[in-house]
Amino acid sequence: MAKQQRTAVSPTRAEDYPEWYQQVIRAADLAENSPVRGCMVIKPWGYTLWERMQRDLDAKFKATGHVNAYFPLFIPKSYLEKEARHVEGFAKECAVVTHSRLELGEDGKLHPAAPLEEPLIVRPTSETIIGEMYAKWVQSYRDLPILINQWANVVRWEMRTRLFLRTTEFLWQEGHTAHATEAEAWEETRRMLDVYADFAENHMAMPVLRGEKTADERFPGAVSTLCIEAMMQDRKALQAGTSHFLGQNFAKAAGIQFLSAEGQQEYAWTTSWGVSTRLIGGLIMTHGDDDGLVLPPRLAPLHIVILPVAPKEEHRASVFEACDKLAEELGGLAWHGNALEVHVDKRDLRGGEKMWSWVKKGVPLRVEIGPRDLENDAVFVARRDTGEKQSMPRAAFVGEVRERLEAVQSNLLQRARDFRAANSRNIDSLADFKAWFEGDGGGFAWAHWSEEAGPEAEALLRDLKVTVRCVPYTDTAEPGECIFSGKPSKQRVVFAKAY
RNA sequence: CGGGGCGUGGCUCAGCCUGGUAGAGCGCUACGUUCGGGACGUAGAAGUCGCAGGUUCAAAUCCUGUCGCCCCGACCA
Repeated sequence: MAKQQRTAVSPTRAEDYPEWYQQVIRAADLAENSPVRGCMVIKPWGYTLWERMQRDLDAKFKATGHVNAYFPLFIPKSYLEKEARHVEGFAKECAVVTHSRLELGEDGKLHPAAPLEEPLIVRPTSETIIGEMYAKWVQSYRDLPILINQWANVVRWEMRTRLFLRTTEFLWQEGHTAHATEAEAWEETRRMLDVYADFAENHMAMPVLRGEKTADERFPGAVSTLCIEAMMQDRKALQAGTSHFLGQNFAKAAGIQFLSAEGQQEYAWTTSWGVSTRLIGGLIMTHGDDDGLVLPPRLAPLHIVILPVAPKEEHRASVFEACDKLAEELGGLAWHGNALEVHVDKRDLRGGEKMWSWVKKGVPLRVEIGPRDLENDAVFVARRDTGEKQSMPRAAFVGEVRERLEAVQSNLLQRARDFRAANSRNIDSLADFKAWFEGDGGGFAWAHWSEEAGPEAEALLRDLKVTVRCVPYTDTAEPGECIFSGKPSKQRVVFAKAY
């Protein structure tokens, strides 16, 4: 077949972005839909990616003083009822366990039996049950702070689901902390937002805006929700992580009280923060291209794949040996505190098929070694992010492989930053705002806005499917007037269509 | 929950209008030729046509019911 411009993934991003997204997941073998509606099976390549994320995030949580624990999957219904806004926010999407047994009926089918006295909710999040436990654990200001994280699955019965971005069951971590003072809890809320932003940018190579959610977008029951927002390649925003300042709302609901140094009974101040497998969706849509997944080296399950090229049977032994030797040598190198992950693909497949399978999976560096390379003591190296290929002396490659991975990592971040910059702008009039977002248009619009923008503004935003993504942290805040209502605004907020 | 659509080998689908005993491509298995780039040939395995009723000599096809899934809307990490 003639060499042609053919993409590994079809349709391309430009042709049909949502379909492209699904096809990348399939091509890279990350996950697939399960027999259970809205739930996904995360396949080994996708799960290893999640494990890499867990590894790096967990280290950051530990470094900021947190420890891991585990709380139950089931939450008594009465717990959830204790915080009014929390109930309101989650009630519509809860899976409820009402029975504890199945009995074989005359019809040969199983029927639920033994109804529970109190129904159990499959956790959509764990504030309430963790709060109950904290109430028992805290008596004195000396018991604070409590800084606990848990890695868990949660269930939210969503109406429409998309692999990784929104599934009925998903994996995440949820940090839950309790503090003696408001200031300390606020500090924690901000610290963890920074941890997320650092992870997103430096590990995922996904640039994010840090900011605060408006009242509409706030976590149910929180006083304030901070978030990181990323821009996908279709210019839509993805909320990639949230950190909530819960004030004393949950402490009051659960009765987390302590005796202060001054001898006063006081309610604790709590926070919670989480990121989920949604990050994998963000990763796909930030870096993926028309040939599939593109992985930032710091999170790649494999850094380097080595493909033996043995056109004739008599080459096999020597080529394989050279590949194994290179893999062993590279595997002995450490990068960012972890050994390089290297794999020699000895599968009995045709060269092209084998190569493309790794391209689609997004492995950062591909090395090919054949008889000619052995003669010249050379290796043929290809970069996934740029498609750049070159033959180079083996020793030179080993010597600079880490710099090369670093280059891929920073190129991905820079590319994503440039994309976001090219699709962000200040908007100062309603007409410009409409023009910017109409049809498939959009990106990040930085505009002045007032909390009391009015019903007309709300209607327009609904029509355009645009929301305020966040009130961003910025060092160039300048006051202005709301483009909808003319009311005074302290700073620009970021509008976008969102996932 | 409203409005559309679809259930046929592992996957994507044709066949249905105009009933006559099941097809294609991809994938899979074997052998051969290939192989520094997503190959080709030959042979082969694989489907109670979502499920239940009905009409008929005969149903993937027509009728009724039912279950499930997908897309679009209201809700969301």
